[in-house]
Amino acid sequence: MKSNITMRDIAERIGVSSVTVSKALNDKEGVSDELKAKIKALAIEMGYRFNAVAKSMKEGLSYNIGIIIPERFSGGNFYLKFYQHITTMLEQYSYYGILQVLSAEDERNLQLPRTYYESKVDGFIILGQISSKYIDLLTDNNIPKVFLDFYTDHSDIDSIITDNFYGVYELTNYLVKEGHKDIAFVGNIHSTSSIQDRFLGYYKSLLEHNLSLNEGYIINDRDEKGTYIDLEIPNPLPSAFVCNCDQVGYNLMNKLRSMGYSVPEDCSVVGFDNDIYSTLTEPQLTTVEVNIEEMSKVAVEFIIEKIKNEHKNSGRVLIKGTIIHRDSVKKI
Amino acid sequence: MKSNITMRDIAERIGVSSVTVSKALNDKEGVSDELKAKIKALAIEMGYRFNAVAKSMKEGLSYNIGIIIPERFSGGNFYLKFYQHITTMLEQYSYYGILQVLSAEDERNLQLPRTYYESKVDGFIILGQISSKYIDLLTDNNIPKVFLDFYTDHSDIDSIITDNFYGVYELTNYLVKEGHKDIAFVGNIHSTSSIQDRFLGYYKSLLEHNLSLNEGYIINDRDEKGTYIDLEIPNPLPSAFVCNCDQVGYNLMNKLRSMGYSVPEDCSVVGFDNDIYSTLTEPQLTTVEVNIEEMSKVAVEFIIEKIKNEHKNSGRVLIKGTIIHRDSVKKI
DNA sequence: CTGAAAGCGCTTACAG
DNA sequence: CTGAAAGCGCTTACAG
Repeated sequence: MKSNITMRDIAERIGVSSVTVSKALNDKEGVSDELKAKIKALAIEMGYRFNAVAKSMKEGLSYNIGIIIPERFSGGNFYLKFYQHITTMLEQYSYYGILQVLSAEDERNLQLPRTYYESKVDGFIILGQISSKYIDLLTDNNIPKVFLDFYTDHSDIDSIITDNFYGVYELTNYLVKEGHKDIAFVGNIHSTSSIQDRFLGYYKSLLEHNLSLNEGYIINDRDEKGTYIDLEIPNPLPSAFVCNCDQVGYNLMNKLRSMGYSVPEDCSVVGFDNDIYSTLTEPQLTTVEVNIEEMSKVAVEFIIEKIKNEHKNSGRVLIKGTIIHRDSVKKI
Repeated sequence: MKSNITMRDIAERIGVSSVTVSKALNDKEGVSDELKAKIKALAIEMGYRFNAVAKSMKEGLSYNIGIIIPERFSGGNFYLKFYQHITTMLEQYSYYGILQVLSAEDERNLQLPRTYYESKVDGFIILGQISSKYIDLLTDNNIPKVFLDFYTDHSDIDSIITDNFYGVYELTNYLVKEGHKDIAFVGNIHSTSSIQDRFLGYYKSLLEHNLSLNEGYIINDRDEKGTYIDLEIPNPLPSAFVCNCDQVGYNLMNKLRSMGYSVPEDCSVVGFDNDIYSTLTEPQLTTVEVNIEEMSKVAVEFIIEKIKNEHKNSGRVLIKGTIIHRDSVKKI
C-alpha cells in the first residue's frame, strides 16, 4: 500500500515545484485559484494520498495520542465507549488514538508504554485510575497527560470526571423524597476516588435530611484487588440500597432474589453508570447516566492544548450525569 | 514531549558518526562491542528515545495497522478482546494497532477510513462482516487486508474464522448423545456467514443421526438490520435449542422463563461464543468458547506477511473452539 | 570497524 | 504568485 505518488510527482506533471503543490493541497495562500484547482484535480486523478508520516517528521509530532486503560478496567465495554468518542473527537485535530491496555505487571514495575519510548505518541489520555507511583513516573518524565474518569491529589494534573458526588447526592435525595429513611450504600469506600465521592454524595444527602449514617449500612462490595465479594445484607433489611455502580446493583439484585426478596416491593435499589448491567436486572435499574461523549470531548481538548502549550493547566472538570428513571424504586 | 535528544547528539558527545550510533542501538554488525556498550550506556544516560516516525519515513511504512470494526458490532466487548490480543501480537513486529469504528454511514457511502488517505496505516484487519461493496472498494484500491471472524466468497482474501461449522456440529452431536431428538436452531440463517455455517453444522449433525430438519424448528432471531426480534417458540416445545450465539441464548432463556418453562428441566439450551451472556443466565449456558487469542495471532501474522509481500495469499483459516460444559443441558 | 553521502516526503522561511 | 534551499531523524549502500 506504499503510495508511490508524491507531491513531487504531481508537481512534475504540471511543471511547478512541490512547494506550490503543498500550498495548493493545504489551501494555503500564495497560489492562484486557477493553479490550485488544477493541482487538486490532478491529485485526485493520480490517486495521490497525503503522507502524514512526512508531516509528522517535519513537525516533530506523531499526531497520535495514547489511550491507556489499566488492565483491570478493560473487561467491560464502558471504557470502549469512551475510546470511540475520543477517537471521533481526535479526528477533528487530525489526531489518531492508539489504545493500550496497561498490564498489572507493567503498572507495578513502572514500565512506561512502548509508544513513549518510540516517540509514537505526543501525549496520553489515562482512562481509569492508575497507581500513584505510576502517575509520578509520568510526571517525572514530563509526559503530557490528561486523566479521564478519575483524579488524584496531584492537583497540577488535568482530570475530567463525571460528577460522582452530585450524581449520587441527587439520586439519594430522590430516594428520600420517595419516603426512604433506611438507606444503605454498597461499595468499597477505600477502593477508588469515584466510589469515595459517590459515597460522600450519599452521605451529604443523609446529613441534609438529618438521617444518621449507620456503619452497618456501608456494605463492602470488593476486595483490594477489585474482585467482587459476596455481599453481606444487613438485618433488618434497609428500605433502599444505593449501589456505587450498576454491576454491583446487578450483583445485589441477584443476592436479594436468592434470599427471597423482591425489588422494589421489599426494598429499592439504584445504581450508577447506566451500563449494560442496569438493563439486565428484572426490574431494570434506576441509575445515573454518565455523559461519556462530553467527557471525551473535554479530555481531547485538554490534551491537544497541553501538547501545544506544555504549561497549560485546566484543572479538574466535573461533567454532570443524568438520572435515568426505571422500575427499581418504590414510593413508600 | 518532543524528544530533543537524537542519535546525532549521542554521536557528537562520543565523537563518532550518527551511522555508528544507529548501528549500535539497533545491534547491527560493524561496531566494536566496546563502542556499542558505550553508546548504549550514553543513550540511556541522556534519556534518548528512538524516533519511530523517522524510521517510518525512511522505510515508507507507518508501522501501524488499522483495525476496523463495523459500528453495529462495536456494542459488546467481544471484539475488544480481539483488539487487545491483536495489539499484543503486533508489538512483536514493532507495529501498533489503530482501532477504528466504521460508521454505518461511511460503510454505505463507501467512504474509506481516513487512515488510508493519510497513509497512516500499512494495512487493515477487518473485524466483523462488512458489505460486499465495501470489500470491493478495499480490493480495488489494492489495500492489504485480512478478515477476522468472517469471510465472504472473495476467495482471494485471507480470512481467519472460528470453526463455526464443526463447533455447532460437535455441540449438536453432544445433544443427540444426551438423548435429544427434537432440536431447534435459533438464528437468522440469511444474516451472516457465521450464523449460516453454524446452522449447517447443526444440520450436518441431524443428517448424520437421521433426524429430519423441521422447518418450524428454525427460529428467526433478528431482522435484516441485525436487531433482535421477539422469538417465536414452537409448539410443542423442542427438547433442545441450539442458539447461534450466547446473547440469543440469553434472550431465549428469558423468553422461556416468561412462558413458565424451566431450563434444563423442560428443555435444554446451548449457545456459542462463551461471552458474558453465557454466564448471565440461570443456569449458565453450555456453549463453545472461541479461541480469540489464536485467531488474533494468525490474523496479525497474515497481515504482516501481506505487507511484506503483496501477493502472499494464505486463504481461509478455521480455528477450533472448545465446548464449555455448564448446566443448561439435561440428559433425557 | 567506521563514516560521508543520499534520501524517505513533506513544510517553513526566505528570496525573487 | 512561485520556487530553491534546508531540514525533520533516521537507515541503506557504499567506500575506506
